[in-house]
Amino acid sequence: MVQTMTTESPRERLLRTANELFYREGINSVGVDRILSEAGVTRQTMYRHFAGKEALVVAHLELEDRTIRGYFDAASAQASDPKDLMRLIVEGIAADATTYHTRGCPFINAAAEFPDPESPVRAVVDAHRAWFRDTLAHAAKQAGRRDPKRVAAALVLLRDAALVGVYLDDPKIVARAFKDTALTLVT
Amino acid sequence: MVQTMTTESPRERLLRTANELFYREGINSVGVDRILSEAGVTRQTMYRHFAGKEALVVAHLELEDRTIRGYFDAASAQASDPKDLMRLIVEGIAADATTYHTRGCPFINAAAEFPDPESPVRAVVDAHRAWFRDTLAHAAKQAGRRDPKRVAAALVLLRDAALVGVYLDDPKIVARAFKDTALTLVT
DNA sequence: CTGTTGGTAGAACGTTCGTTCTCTCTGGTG
DNA sequence: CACCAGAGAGAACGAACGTTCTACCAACAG
Repeated sequence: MVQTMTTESPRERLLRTANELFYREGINSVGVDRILSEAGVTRQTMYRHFAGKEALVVAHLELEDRTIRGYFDAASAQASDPKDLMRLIVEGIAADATTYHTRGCPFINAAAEFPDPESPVRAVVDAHRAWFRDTLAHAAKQAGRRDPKRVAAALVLLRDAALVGVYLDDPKIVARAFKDTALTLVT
Repeated sequence: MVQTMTTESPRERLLRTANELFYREGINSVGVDRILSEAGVTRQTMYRHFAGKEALVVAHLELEDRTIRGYFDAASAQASDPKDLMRLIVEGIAADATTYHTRGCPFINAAAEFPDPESPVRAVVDAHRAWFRDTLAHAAKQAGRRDPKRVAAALVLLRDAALVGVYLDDPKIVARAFKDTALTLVT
């Protein structure tokens, strides 16, 4: 237990590799063998930690969910007041879309590949989107908006569009259009 | 050649079936056998008309492209003046998103499954989005906007979001948020 | 009448997929 | 020391994938 921080456990390597590959190349396009060889992990190890590929997909989305919630927690801690938080959220989304999530939204992409609404994958997608919407509505209410739900719905709309846009169109133009529209909305 | 209008040719059946299945269930999730059996067409017939599955995917997106362009032509013919056209476009997008394209945008979904930017599939996606952006910019300019490119970029953003939103969130709320935001933008 | 074209029917190809199995080795705990 | 959970190595499974092949049939044009 001394130097466990420097070396990644097989499970961590597996999840991190799956996270990258699923996002960058699409879920159905990436086979289990590919993940295993790139993570340097054997089949047995994977099936010991995850029930199957679908469970790995779910874990990948849950990891994305935790990461994004982390961004929000950081922004909340940094904000000087509720209105400043709204601005930080918009700026944070724009920064995320132009640096990390340049291949669209992992949840939207996953939903495109999993049409069954009852799928466990879709359940994670729904949960994340519900959290995001509620969090935005709460922040908008704190900032004194009389129509927090409307503001939240519009912001969700714009974030979806921004993430898709930086993937398929000119990132600079899209990021600017997003910030313009979103900032006028929240101020 | 007398009653060719009532009966669909095998090629037409094939393309229509592929179009529906690819959109509703995802491209990689739908196998060739599935399309063939549901279209009532044999393998030979398919490979006579299309080089392979990828060519069928391209044809599916080209069909979507033609359909959407048809909507625009119809709106252009119906509009009383350039400003009215802008309004008709927004209404048309909202109507399309809540009736036909309830599983997201076929081009965005396809791009999520084809990560290679050099893929023929991505070429069709890019071409469609370029046409859409240019058409919107032209319409905005006709309507007297001084910043047609900005308006077009924002409208593309909003349409992407609306199509995703009606798939993953409450269609009514999303359609309303879209129309609210888009109409204030174009007027 | 005779090709040729475009369709049906069905077997078969090689590959890849996700999954399961057996065997061995190592590191720590009882 | 004995034990066993966790990980590595690799074979093997059945199913599904996209694709190719052969054989037969109908319609139309020369």
